[in-house]
Amino acid sequence: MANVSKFSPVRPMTLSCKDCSLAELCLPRGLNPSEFEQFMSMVRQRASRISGDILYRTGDTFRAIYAIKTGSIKTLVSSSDGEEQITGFFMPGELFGFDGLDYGHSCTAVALEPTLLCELPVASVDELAHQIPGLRREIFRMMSRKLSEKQSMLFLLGRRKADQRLATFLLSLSTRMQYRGLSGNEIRLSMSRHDVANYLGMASGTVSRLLSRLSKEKVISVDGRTVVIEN
Amino acid sequence: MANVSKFSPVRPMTLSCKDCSLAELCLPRGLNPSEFEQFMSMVRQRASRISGDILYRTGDTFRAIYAIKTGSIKTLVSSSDGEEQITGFFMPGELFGFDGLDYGHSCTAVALEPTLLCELPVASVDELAHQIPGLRREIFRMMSRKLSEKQSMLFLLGRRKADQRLATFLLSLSTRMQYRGLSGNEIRLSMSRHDVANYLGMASGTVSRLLSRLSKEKVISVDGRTVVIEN
DNA sequence: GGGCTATCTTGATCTTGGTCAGAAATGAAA
DNA sequence: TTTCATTTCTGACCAAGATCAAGATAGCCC
Repeated sequence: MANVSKFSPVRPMTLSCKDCSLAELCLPRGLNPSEFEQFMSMVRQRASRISGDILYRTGDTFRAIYAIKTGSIKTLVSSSDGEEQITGFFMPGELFGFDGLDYGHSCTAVALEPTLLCELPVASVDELAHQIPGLRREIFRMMSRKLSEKQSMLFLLGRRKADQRLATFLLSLSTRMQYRGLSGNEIRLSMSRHDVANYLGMASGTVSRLLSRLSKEKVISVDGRTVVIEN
Repeated sequence: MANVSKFSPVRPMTLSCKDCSLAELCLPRGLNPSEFEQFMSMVRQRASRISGDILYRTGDTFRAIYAIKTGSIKTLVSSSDGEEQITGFFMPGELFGFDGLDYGHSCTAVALEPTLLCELPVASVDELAHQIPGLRREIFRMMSRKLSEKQSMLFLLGRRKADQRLATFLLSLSTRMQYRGLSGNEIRLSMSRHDVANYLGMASGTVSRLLSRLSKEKVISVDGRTVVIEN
């Protein structure tokens, strides 16, 4: 199975929210300069070396909220009988870990490739939420958005057929790429067909078949893990 | 279709968190007496008259967080093509509405029966979250828990067969009844078979069939909307 | 480059559960 | 009580997609 946390702390020196191209998508957006400074001083970095690294597991105590700088992450919940359900994929500029604030994490976070993360430690979350009203509201908003996203996902799994699920998934990835300034036409999947299928509640064979079909219909073109949206 | 909000404000006089048997499950748990007093002064009540009343709709601006005092509520997301997915059922002592803190509500809340609600208005959420650190943490925890619950639901829809979904659903209702001090063996469903099916991502015929089957197998006994868990 | 492993594709078959329709039961209204 | 409408149950049929297995492909290490 996967490796026990190979994530290693990185010297804070390497970090500056100021220079981060993703800062506008991240928690500190909307803070005034002094608040931004205060926020920045609390953030630390971690890096995974390889794909498969585990950042935290179900049941681990909550240590931090994470933002992805480079790379990508999946989160999954598992049952006692060994079944797993992927509950999210996270790309650069996206935040995760909010499920841990109650009684520890309710899912496991795994790197899909070498990944660089920023983390806001738990003590700072509470302290900054108190000291910086704008940040507190931003955290509330972010958690609220996560809830809304999960609800959309419930809709997708509950009411949509396999082909609609896959199409929605690809469009979602495209939208998220555009959101951080990329074209969104060419998607590099960092996860396996198996992971895509699991996330969408189907079998990996079905994903392959559907990709082939969409490819034949000239809606997309597929080359390995690169998908180009043609239509 | 459903009625435009028939929810009507109720005189604050009728309300006292102090006397509420559900206070220990609710947001103010863990507050000291003066904080509790402050919290209580912010809470208002609303009442629905009949089943089908709409409390808020997708897109409505966020006005409050709600707690159920008596009755029950369902929340649902809908798509442009008219499909609906129920994303939650809420029973007395349970909180909902957290999806609205970002850019308005992302789902619609509908009463399943005449229902009495307590509401914490949006301004108070922000003010109290600032003034009462214990309440701020409780809100964070509550939203985190909601996220975890949605993840469990994704697991259920993505990885489980229809019979396991229904069994899990019934057990969940039972657990939640026990949580507020009831026996949990006899469940009164406040929602239709159609709603149960929709929530669990299946057809209502399947719910009927499965209930009949479980009934034949003496696992449960069913009488209309009353389900008794035998085993 | 060559070999090894993991991932991906595709086909054949089978199962789950959806769809549709009609009957039964329930509950509300007159 | 009678009527009417809604909900629920059940059966027959069918389709989407799971499962299983065999090849094909690609990535990785030496």
